[in-house]
Amino acid sequence: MLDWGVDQVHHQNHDLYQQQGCRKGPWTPEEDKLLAEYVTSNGEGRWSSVAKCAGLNRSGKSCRLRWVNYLRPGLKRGQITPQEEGIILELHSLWGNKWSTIARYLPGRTDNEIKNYWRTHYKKKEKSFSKQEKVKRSRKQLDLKPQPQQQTQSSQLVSKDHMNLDNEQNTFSYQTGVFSDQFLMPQVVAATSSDHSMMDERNLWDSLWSLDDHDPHHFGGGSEQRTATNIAEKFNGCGINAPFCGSWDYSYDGFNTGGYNYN
DNA sequence: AACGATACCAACCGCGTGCAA
DNA sequence: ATTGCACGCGGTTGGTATCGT
Repeated sequence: MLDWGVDQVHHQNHDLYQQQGCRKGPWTPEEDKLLAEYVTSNGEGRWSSVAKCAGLNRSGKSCRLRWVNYLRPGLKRGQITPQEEGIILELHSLWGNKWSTIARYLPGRTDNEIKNYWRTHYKKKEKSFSKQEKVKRSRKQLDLKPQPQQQTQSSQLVSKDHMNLDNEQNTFSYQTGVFSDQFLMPQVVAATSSDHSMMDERNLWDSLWSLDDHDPHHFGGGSEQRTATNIAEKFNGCGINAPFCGSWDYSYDGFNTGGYNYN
């Protein structure tokens, strides 16, 4: 049997060892440059040696974090869009604080970013989210010009081409989907971004349901069972497309998160 | 203008897990 | 089977910017 006390002491000492003599605090542009150059040419992984080999007086942890959250190519900067917010809200309602899992559905966003966003905007308001707050934030963040809710051509194509799934082996028949395939199966985005026809739609749903250890047929914790259909319908109802086909659709009409009730 | 409150975000910390030796 | 190590995740902290009075 494991001696947990000893094990924890080991881990703590190891971390202390890793951090001894290492620089902490904000990264300088020079450090960023060193790290980015090294990782770009040598690849990710073996972070402790990355720190050493790149000539950085940082812990491996710190290097990894800096790369993942800031330097990694493809990261989006800037405000969370209403579409992204809708996705965050819905996925958080499903999975709770599984930030890394949620982040997989928001390409270019990091778990840290999503976590910060959630804590800033919703943690305190989980039980009392006022409409006033919504309006205030939406104006501030979006400088909105009211637009009719509509789908872009590309997202309409996604809607039509995907999710007309009538899988007799499963219990749902999905007709109103608005998700792109990448939304449902983020791990294949990179591999298939140029060829959606390669996707096996059944696998998409299988993939969605197999995320972590969530039971697709019983999410528990509430009277409403989460099913593929009602999740999708919620997204559809709030006009959220999952525009993960390489560009975002900014023609969303503001801060509507689908009529969710935060009261 | 000054000051406190709040929002935002980068970074750190502790811990769990996976894997190779 | 055990141990040591590396990595990744979620929680937390602290600095800075912005807002409100």
